[in-house]
Amino acid sequence: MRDLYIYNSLTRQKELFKPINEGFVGMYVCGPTVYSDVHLGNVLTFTNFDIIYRFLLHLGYKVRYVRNITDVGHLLDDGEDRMLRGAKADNLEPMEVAQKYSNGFHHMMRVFNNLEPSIEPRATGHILEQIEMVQAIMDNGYGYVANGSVYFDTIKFAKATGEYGKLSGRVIEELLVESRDNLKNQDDKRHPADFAIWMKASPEHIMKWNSPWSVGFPGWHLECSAMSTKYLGNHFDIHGGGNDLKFPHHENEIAQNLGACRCTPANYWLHTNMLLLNGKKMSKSDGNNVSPAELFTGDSPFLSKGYSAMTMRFFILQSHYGSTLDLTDEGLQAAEKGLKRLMEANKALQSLETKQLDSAELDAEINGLCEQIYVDMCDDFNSPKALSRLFELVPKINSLSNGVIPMNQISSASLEKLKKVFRQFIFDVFGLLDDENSNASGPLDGLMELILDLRQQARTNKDWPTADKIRDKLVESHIVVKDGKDGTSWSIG
RNA sequence: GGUCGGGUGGCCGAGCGGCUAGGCAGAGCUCUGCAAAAGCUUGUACACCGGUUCGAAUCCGGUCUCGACCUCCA
Repeated sequence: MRDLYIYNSLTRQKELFKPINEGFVGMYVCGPTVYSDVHLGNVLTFTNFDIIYRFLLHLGYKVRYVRNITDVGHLLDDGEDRMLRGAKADNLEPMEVAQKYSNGFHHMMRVFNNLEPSIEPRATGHILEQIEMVQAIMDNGYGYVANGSVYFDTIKFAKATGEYGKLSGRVIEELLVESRDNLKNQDDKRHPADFAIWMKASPEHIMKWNSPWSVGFPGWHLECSAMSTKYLGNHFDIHGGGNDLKFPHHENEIAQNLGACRCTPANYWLHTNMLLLNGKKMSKSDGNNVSPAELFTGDSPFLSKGYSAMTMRFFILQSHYGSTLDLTDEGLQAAEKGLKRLMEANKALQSLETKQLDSAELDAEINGLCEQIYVDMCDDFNSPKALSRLFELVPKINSLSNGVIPMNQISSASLEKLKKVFRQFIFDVFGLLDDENSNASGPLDGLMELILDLRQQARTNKDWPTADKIRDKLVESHIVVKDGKDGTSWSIG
């Protein structure tokens, strides 16, 4: 298998990826909290991990990809559970809220052509495991009970292990200093850096379970520790998530795992960066936001028109997962055209044939670029660079296709390899779909065939006024007519 | 305030010591009844000031500036 290098957030450097078990990868990615519709930021994160997952599969790894669904315990500022807030807003049971938005999330993942994870556990389905983990943390002396809730003793843990803050770069002394001002706001906690691993529920709280400490519910960070351990073991290969989860969520997750079993959960931590809009983080809470629905329809002050999910996916591919991505209308337009160009080139490529059996002039360059695509992807999943290689090949393909370069300048072996690399990277690794194919227009097709046939007759008779009238009227109806070498095609837009 | 990451051509976005990606837009050309579409070719760049080096967008120091996180967020 090829050498794969991954930027590890934990060590802040690129490292050679060495799986714990040869040929196998265990990967855990923090999934969404299903209390409202997914937004494009979520899409960015999960699409980035989808590409990572797909490439690992492509390299030949057997991957167990676990991505959770948070349906309890993720609290708002005022202490209200996100799920309950959602339930009140929609007048639904909490589990109806979870189901509704899980469905929406799954639908959107499919629209963006993200593969399903191997296991998608829910927090509410793993209450027992979470209670057991709280107990293990207590047994190791890193938890304390206060008023029915259980808190993780961050300070004690930090002092005993020296492990707290490594991922996020927090300094424990600063946490201590901070405490003096903030302590009065923290009811039961001994220290503001402590965090709840089990919360006692108030009487009106609906989502609650029995536990040794109280009728309550698990803390938000706990579910990921418990579920990753359950499905991947207490030590696995990759843990991923959005950058904004690095602290406190992932830091606390590590603390919990260490606190429960003295085991660092993952060898490699991957963090995707944020989606920006107007240079600022896209965020539902402050309105700096474009929803997937708005993206598709174009019904947003930030967009001039609608864009397909594949355009967005291509847009995502053009930047590295570790960099912020600034969503702009102009950027999306560029992506839309770029995607089309790539797809057209691939279509042309797949229909090329050559009888050249010996090696030929173009072979070295083409094989070199094909190889580079792998090198780029193995360098911390550098999809923009890999994509650029594909685009470097496009002029060659088009020139072969339209006869500017004769077909005997490429050997059949190289041509087959090129075809395969294009197919595999565009569809299998990058997960792009051809929008054109899914755009079948039903009854319009027959109608357009008739109209274009009439126009062709006029053109054959050199009746330009009639031919142009048809074309102009169609443009008014947002149908563009394109006269090509092999007949006339049309498209909506 | 603390921690971290950025500032690259008109826009987006890679590269991170020499070989100066790529997409879009622009320009030229080809095709075409005209147009559109498509294709081919192609220019402009590394926030600022010092330093290290034979050589820096890339390393070091400083300045300005933007953003993320610091218990709501993917």
